[in-house]
Amino acid sequence: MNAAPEKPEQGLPVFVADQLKHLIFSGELKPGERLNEAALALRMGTSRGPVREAIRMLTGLGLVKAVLNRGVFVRQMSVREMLELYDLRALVFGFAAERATDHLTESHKAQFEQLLDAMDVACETENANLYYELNLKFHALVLLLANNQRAQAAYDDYVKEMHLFRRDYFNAPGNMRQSNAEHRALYEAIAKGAKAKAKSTAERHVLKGRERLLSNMDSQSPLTVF
Amino acid sequence: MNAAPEKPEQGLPVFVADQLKHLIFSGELKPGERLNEAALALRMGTSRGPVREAIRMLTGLGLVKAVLNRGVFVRQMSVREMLELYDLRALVFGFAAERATDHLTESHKAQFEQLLDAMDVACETENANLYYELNLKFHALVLLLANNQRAQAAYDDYVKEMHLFRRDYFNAPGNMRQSNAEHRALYEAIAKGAKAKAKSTAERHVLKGRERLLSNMDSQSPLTVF
DNA sequence: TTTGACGAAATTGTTGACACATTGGCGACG
DNA sequence: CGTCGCCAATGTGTCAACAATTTCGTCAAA
Repeated sequence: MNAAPEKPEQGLPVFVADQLKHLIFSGELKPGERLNEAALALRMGTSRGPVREAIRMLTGLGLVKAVLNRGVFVRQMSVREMLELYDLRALVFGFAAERATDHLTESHKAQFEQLLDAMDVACETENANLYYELNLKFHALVLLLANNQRAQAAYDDYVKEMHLFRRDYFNAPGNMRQSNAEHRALYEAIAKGAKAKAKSTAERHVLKGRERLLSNMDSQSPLTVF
Repeated sequence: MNAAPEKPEQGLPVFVADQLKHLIFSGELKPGERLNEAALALRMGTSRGPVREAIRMLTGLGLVKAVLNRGVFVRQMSVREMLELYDLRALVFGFAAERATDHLTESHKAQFEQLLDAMDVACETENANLYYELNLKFHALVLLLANNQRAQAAYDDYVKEMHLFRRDYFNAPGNMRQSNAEHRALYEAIAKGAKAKAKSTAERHVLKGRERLLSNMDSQSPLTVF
């Protein structure tokens, strides 16, 4: 009855935690939903012990929230939290872009240009999913070049956490071209070694996403509790 | 045999986790040391279940590191990690100082001036411990005024994580006066609403601490594995 | 019809026991 | 005398059962 063949190579709690993360980020477990320990244990093919430990890991990561004697719930991100997260993401991305100028090699240049061209293709074919994937890789490459593993991990966490926000607001399909234009400007700044320009371009690129989110929300639903 | 009277008001795992954090930050559990589940359970007056869950929370927070079938160990922070942490802390503190200019009230001004004066006194009496406490409060106040709870939490985590670094290098008693001069400059920039100046002053203030750490290390011990 | 209390069902919190892996010492063998 | 392998001891990994709490349906009374 196992959800996966066999993979206790890192311990059951870690395995279960990975599965839970996947369930959360894929949207199968929706924000606000309660996690039933017994049901999860059955599904994962373990007892409740490892499930509880996995859940505790996720609480430490801020993905779920535990209420005494009432269970744990997938974290619901408020608009305010989302906006705060955008600010931090912009900050770290700007920092990374500035640092990236110091560690750019020819191999990395090739990777950048390959990604940018591929994103152009995704724009022309209106392939939003592909663009999203490439966009992630582009940002990840900048963070890699920043040569600061802690910043890299933090940025990664930010991106993952954003998935906890209500999906309704992430439908801005027409902005891919503008987004990739910003990518190119950022890459050129990095390639030229223009630290200040790279930093401000990267910051603004993320904050543009923030603005888009806000305007989407205004036009879609007027409720939204802060 | 309980370590504390009674406090299951938030659940045993949370209680145990708090105790463990205290043990780690107080230095009773040293970096690299192994955590014995049975011994801890006995000490906390519980069984191993809650202890294991508490430990998993700490792994999620990055305070301990688990190795399969071999136990969990208090995280040992490398020099590289410490330097990376300083960079991020400087970044977030600069961000917070810039934002703080927008939310400064008369009440906060009074708090700032009170803290600065108290730190001056601590300088004159060479009371390093007092200065350290006040310094923490000063920084916390800046983060509070930034009006970004996420940044506040992140900064708090950074400060706590730094305690995991070997204590030997944190003995720079003679720098209190210079440090507080920087505090005053930062406060004045915030009070004047000089965003850019507040930001750069705050960033540099943290990076000064980074430099001090490096020079302390050079003069003390030449080993230090990167 | 609504409200309130009672109680059963479901779920979380905790525990002790057992299975399994690692570590370190002891002795046999080369 | 040194080395390899066995075996007990220690400690982690997992589980099933029990205790405590919450939730929800039922029923009676206003």
